[in-house]
Amino acid sequence: MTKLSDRYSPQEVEKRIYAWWTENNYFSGADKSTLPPFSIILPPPNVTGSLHLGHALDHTIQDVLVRWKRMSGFNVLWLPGTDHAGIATQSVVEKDLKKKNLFRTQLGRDQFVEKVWEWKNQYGDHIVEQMKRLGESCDWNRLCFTLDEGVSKAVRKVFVSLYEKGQIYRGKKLINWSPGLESAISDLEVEYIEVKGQLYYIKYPLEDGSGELTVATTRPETLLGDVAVAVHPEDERYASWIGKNVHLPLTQRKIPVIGDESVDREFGSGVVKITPAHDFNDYNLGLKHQLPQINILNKNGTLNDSCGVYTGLSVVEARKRLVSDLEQQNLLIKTEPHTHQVGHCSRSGWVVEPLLSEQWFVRMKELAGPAQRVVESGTITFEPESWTKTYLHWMEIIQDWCISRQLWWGHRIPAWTCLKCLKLTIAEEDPKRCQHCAHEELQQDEDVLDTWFSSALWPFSTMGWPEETETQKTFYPTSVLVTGHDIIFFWVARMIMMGLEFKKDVPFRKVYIHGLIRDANGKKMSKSSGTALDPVKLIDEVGADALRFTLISQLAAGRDLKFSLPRLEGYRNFMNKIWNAARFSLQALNDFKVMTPEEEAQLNKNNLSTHDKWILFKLGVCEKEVEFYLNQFRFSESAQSIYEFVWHQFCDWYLELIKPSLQGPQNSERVMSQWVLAQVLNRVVRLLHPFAPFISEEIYQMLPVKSKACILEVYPTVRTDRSLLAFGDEASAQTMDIVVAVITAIRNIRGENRIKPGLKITVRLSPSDDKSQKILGANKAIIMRLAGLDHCEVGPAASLSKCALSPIRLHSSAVDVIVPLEGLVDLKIEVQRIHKNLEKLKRDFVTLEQRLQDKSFLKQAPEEVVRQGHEQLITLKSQMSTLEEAARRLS
RNA sequence: AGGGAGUUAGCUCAGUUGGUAGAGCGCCACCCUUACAAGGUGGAUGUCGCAGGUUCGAAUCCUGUACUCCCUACCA
Repeated sequence: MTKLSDRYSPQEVEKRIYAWWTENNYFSGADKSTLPPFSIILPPPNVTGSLHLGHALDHTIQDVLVRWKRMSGFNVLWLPGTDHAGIATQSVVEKDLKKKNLFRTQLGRDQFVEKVWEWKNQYGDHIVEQMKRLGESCDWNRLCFTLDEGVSKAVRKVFVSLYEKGQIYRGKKLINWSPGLESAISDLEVEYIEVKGQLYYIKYPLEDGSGELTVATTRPETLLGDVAVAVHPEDERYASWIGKNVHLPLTQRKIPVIGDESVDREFGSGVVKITPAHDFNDYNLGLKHQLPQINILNKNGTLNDSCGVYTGLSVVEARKRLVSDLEQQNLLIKTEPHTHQVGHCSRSGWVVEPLLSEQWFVRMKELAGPAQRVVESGTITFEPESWTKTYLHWMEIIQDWCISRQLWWGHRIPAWTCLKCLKLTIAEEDPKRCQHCAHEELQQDEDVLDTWFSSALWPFSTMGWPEETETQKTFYPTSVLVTGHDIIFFWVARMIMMGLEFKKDVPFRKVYIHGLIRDANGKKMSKSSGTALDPVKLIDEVGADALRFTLISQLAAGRDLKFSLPRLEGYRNFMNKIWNAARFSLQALNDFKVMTPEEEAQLNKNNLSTHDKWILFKLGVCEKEVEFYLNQFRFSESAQSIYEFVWHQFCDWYLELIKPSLQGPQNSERVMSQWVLAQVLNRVVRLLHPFAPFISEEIYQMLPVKSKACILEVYPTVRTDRSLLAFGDEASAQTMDIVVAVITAIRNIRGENRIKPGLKITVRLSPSDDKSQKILGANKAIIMRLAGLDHCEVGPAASLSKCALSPIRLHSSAVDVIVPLEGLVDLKIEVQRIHKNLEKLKRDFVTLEQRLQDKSFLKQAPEEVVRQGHEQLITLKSQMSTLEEAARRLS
């Protein structure tokens, strides 16, 4: 065997192992299989983006699930893909062109889109490569891209179908407009930011000269689009003016005063100007009162040519000019500081302008109904469950979805206008002639679809829909969707709607929502603030397994998590610990003779040592916990359970316990120890595999007994390991608990009394019953070795003077650990130590005694609790009196 | 404004049917004990945000309250 380094170096291992997995096609899901299916679709990341910690978390969760299910006998498909991310990608390419002083308008649509494809082809593999570094076991042969031919077909089919049903329509409505992108954006893409602004009080003189109304507004520049002034109909101050007209300042227009109950009498002056083309409330009010709509803005956010002298100014400049003009004409009464929420474009950062424009919309109400019901009925469940409420609330208040974007990169809307009859032709295939008049000059709609439109179809469009495919038969609906809570509405809800509409079935049965990653200060990690950690860099430093383990172990159900670098280091250390434990074990198994199944069947439990039976018992406990937690998506707890078992049972105790027999002569004890060690190490790497796939596979490959690959192995459970775990038993576990307690007690006395580790000492163990006597007798050698003793007597205590003492009471055994200190140390320290322990016991004793004297407790509490209390009290009393006695002898 | 979440050891956080408070990191002491100093052994550390209530018993259930955070919808 080659000598293994005492430090685990993940870089080399990960690269080699990953290549080996993919060469052997271990990640591929079978379209036809007798095994039960388990499928996940990967939320497609931005194709030209790079992996951030949020992805790393999201993907690790999925990989844990997928590897676990694959090992548990499922036919697993984890379907990967990337998203064209319309706005984001187009912006990146535009920025790049800008460096060369080029603008997309100069290139024209076709050339620009070609440039974006070039960009995609150049950088599109980047994120996929990064995902591989994390160890993701996606079926890469099925990698999809949202602009692939198949997916695009699905997009068109869905669009046409929804259009024909009247679910998609084109209309002129007020929408959120990003002047930065010069495109419409959906409600969800608007980010409200608190802004300190001004509230301007402006005079609107009455037409008949009988007075004036004072209008309060935060946006004086939209005055040019005012079509009315509204007051509350019951507002005594103004009610009589309803129906009259006012002069719109700085213009020649006269506009009516209307009454509407939505006006808040308390706010500002109680008079509000109505600008239907640039405010959502006013828009609705305008429709209600049948007011005209006056658009005053260009697409780039400047004032349009209806604005006279203000034409061409930006909103901000126009505001300044307008305010100063009002001031000059004595129409500005006052300004007040005013803080309010202003919508910003989440992509470009520009202030969003509500703008009247011709767009495509999806009617959501009808689609939302079924999507609501499948969640209410529990066909789809959220984990954690609390997101159900959020989801349902959103479905209640859902608005029509604006799906057209004035971009070039994306799925172009399959709508053609006939240049002759001006009617629309909507078709899956590019039409040759107008559906209505058969004219051949058609012009395709310039807009593309919102990226989320194609994402909404992802669960079935990636499986070959609209063709009927085996993939869909086997893997749709998918088993679980894993994603962050930030895209429940963008994505999860819309997939549910589309799945129900087009597949007549939910796209997934379970939605696992995890938290978002935050930096050390709890802030959202972002590139701009420089707080973003690059997961690939972390992988370079500590390995993918350590990163995965860190993410998983910090993951609490549905809560955001702060990423902690010290913790990452801790799990790096854990990987190293595993590495070294394996190194040691493999060396010890150097001459291990692999048993035939027949030989294994002959094995007798009686030939196993107590600690062998103990570790197998603990292994069983661990396997049980891991399965229990994984079934409930409690990832951190399953990872912690493995961590605890591997480090604190297997490494700390078991490996120490078996050293003598491993280093001893080749006898039956040694053979048995080797066998148990080989079995346990084998289970350890298999248990670890979903969480730490690389190191587990690497070690697995060196095991004396193995099949092809760890990734293909059976995940250990109490069922699959029934015959192995039958060798463990609880009695041995309890025995070992006592032995461990005795060793710890001696170490404690040594440590507290500063007895040099190298110094071998004598200990007397005084058991109070036959059972304890036997246990101590049988494990004397172990105790001596692990506690550093040169003499150990088991028997009744002779003299307690000048001795340290610790009474152990465990599993109905009682042992007094007595360490003669004569000549070794200052006895005062031991007296202090005993008093410290005594005080703690006394506190516990008093609390417990009080409780047990309480009549209502005795009456009401379950018998079991009362019984345990009494037992505990006796134990405490016995320990206390022993310690008191010891203290008396010492002082 | 409405909804949700959080408040536990110096730090980051566990604690799922209410029964004597846990982990990791950090800290202190001792140790290069031939798997591992990215290690070992031992130790210290908490009126579980505050105030009530239910209960024999509350970190855990209920009510109120303070602070923090998130989401949703608004104020012209």
